Amino acid sequence: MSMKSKSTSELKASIHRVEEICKSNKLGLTEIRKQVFEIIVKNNKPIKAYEILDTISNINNKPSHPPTVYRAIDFLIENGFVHKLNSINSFVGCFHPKAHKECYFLICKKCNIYQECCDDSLKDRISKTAIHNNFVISNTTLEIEGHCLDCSQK
Amino acid sequence: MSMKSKSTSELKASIHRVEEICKSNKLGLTEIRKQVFEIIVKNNKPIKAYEILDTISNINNKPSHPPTVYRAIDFLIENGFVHKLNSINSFVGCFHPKAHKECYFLICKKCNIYQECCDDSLKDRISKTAIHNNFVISNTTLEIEGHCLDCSQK
DNA sequence: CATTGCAATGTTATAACATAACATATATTA
DNA sequence: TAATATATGTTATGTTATAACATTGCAATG
Repeated sequence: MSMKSKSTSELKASIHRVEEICKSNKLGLTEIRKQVFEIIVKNNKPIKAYEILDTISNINNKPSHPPTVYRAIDFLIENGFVHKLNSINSFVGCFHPKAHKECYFLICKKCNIYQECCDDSLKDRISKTAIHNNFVISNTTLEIEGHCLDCSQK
Repeated sequence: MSMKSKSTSELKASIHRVEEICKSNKLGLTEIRKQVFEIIVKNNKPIKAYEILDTISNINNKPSHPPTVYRAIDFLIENGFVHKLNSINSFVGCFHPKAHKECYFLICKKCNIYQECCDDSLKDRISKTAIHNNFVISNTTLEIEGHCLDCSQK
C-alpha cells in the first residue's frame, strides 16, 4: 500500500458520499460544513484548524473566526467524516465514513502524507486488550509516526 | 487488572529507578527535572503542564515559567521516564522506563486514572501493520479512552 | 588557575490551539 | 405566525507550547 495522494475521482466520491449520508440521515450539511470538509479532504495531508480558517476566509473573501471552523470540525468528527490526529493537532478526511468511528493512522513525518490503516486484526487486538483489562472503550487514538516507503528510500 | 492508584512503595521504587538509570547513563537528573518527575508520578492521574508549573512554583515558593517545565518534561520523555497523552494534553509517569519507548494506555474518562498496557501481542500487531504498509515507525501513540471497571459499575 | 565551552536554567514575549458567552439569523413545525 | 430549535457571527479570552536571548554553573583543556 503506497501513501500517494488521492485522485480527483476519489475526492469527488468522498464528497458525494458525505452528501448522501447527510441527506439520508437528515444531518444539516450546511455551506460552511461542506466547505470545511472539502478543504480538509482536498488537502491530502493533515491540515491545521487555522490553515482551514485562512483558506475559508480567502474563499469567501471575508474573515472567518475560529469558532466557525471548530464548530464545523466538531460536526464532521461527530459524524465520522473527519478524524483528528492528536499527536500533530491536525485534521484529516475519512475515506470510510460510517464504516467505523475508530480509525488508525500511519503518518509520514517527512512528506506528511498519511494513510488510514483500518486493519481488523489490529482492531481485534485492541478490543481484546480492553476486555482483558475490564475496560469499556469509547474512543481510540492510534497514530503511528515514522517514514513511508518513498521517504525512507530517499 | 485494576486501575487503582500506585502505592507509596511503588512511587519510591519508580523514583529510585529513574535515579539509577540516570546515574548509570550519565544523564543529568537535575533538581528541577527530579521535581517535575516526582510531581508527575505522585499525581497518579495524568497531569497538565500548567498544573506542574503551579505545583513547582508552590514548592519552591517562587514563580516558575513554562519553558522550565516544558524543558524538564522534554528531558523526561526523551529518556522514557514520562509519556505524553496527546488526546488530553497531559503527562504521566512511566513505570517501565527503558523497557520500552512506546507505551499504550487505557484512560478512564470518569475517574481519570490511567493504566499502562504494554501488551506484546498488541505491539506485534502494530509492527506488523507498519511492515505491511512498508512503514518505518519512529513513534506510536495509542490511547484508549473509556471507562474502567469501577466506573462502569457505578 | 584562568578561559573556554557547554549544558541547564531564567526571563520576557509571543505563537499556536481552542472555547466561553452572548447576539443574531435561519429553518422547522405547532 | 409565533415558538422553538439549530446554526452562525462576533468579541473576548482561556489554554497549551515555544522562540529568543541572557545568565549561571561547572567541567575540560591549555
